[in-house]
Amino acid sequence: MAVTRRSYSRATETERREDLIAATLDCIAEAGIQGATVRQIAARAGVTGGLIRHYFATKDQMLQAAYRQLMDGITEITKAAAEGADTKTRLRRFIVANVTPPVTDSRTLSLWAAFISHIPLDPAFAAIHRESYLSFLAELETLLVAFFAERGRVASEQECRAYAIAVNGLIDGLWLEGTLAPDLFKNEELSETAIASVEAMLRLPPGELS
Amino acid sequence: MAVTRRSYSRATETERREDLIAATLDCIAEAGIQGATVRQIAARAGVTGGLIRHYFATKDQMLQAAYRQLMDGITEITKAAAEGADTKTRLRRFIVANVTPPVTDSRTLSLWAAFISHIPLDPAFAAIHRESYLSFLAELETLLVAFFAERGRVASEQECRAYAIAVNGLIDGLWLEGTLAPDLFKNEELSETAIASVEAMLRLPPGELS
DNA sequence: CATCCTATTATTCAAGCGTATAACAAGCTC
DNA sequence: GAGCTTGTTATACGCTTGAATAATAGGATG
Repeated sequence: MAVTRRSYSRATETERREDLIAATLDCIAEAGIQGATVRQIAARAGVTGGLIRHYFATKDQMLQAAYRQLMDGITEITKAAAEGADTKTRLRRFIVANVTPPVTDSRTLSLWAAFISHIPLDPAFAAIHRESYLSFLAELETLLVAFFAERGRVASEQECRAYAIAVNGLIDGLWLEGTLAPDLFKNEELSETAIASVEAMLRLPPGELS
Repeated sequence: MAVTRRSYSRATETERREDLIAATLDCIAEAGIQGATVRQIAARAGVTGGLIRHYFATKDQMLQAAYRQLMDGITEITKAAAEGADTKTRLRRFIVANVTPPVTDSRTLSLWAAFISHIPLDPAFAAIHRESYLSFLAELETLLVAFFAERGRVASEQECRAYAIAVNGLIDGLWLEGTLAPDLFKNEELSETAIASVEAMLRLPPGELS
């Protein structure tokens, strides 16, 4: 007897890859890295398990692609927030964007942490981290340099780098705090703390960034 | 024929639990949460798989116990670093301890991140996080209050809390940066950045904490 | 030294894992 | 509209997983 098969429609390579990556992120966010099995991911993407190997040589490669896309998305959001306007506003918006939804989001955190925990175990993940970290740091440093320049404040390259590292640390740390325990912070508390702290770190007079 | 069994020696409940928890942490650190299987953990602890269920009702409960122990260990190290001495020294040592080995350690990071990624998925992990976070924050706030008091500087409770949150964020963020990419930072760079940043955040004159 | 309790081993179970491969059908090409 | 390419389904394989259960032996108790 003729076996009936599921009907399906073909997709372009890019579409399918994006669907699979999105499904991967969904699965990790909902059930952790353990719950992100080939079968679950395929089901979520509306395809059968075998298809995954047609697009990714191995499951690990798909995870890496998902990690890359996650970080690219975050970078894009925060970069977009800092566009246009004067340097002061751009710097402020960049900082605020990093401690405000959708960046402070338990889904994002869960994904981020799942990937971070693989960094010490797998050089491929370490490379992705490094790239996105350096890109983030460079963006921040550019903002700081422009800000100082506009004010006519002299700051050596080392100073700017040190500031960027410190401010980046603060942003990451507050992002963590706010995302892990959102109920502990009032509405604007995290943003205000972030702005006030950066003002102080840069030795600016209070209120200079608002 | 008589089946020969492996010889073994009984251990006290506390010993065995500690061994199992230590083995759990080892496995997670070396192979990720995915590699921390009941069998691997048992092998690492030198027992057979079945024994785990004698001490922990479920694998998840063992993971939670391991998470608790990890955080307790970190808290203990940083608290110990801040003992004795005057308030300024204690504050400085506390900060430095958090961005210096053994706290900045890829093993610790891998473990921490693996557990963090479970927080949004499992309330039990969220509770453990909350407890250790609040304990850390309280310790830091105590140090700050004592420091301000000694200087005769007035600071409201809200101010102190805000400072503690910000400084905690900075510490966590720098810890992350330094641990994820240790090769990017010179020997004392992270400690110095941390101290200088906290000085600035608290609006102290440069060098006040060194 | 016999007894008893229980920590520990050994074995089994059903389920799920990542991967490999063969059969099928969608939809472009000519 | 016939033919061909290949994206997709379907199925199978060997292995591992967390958990449950039964059998054994360590070692304290009397």
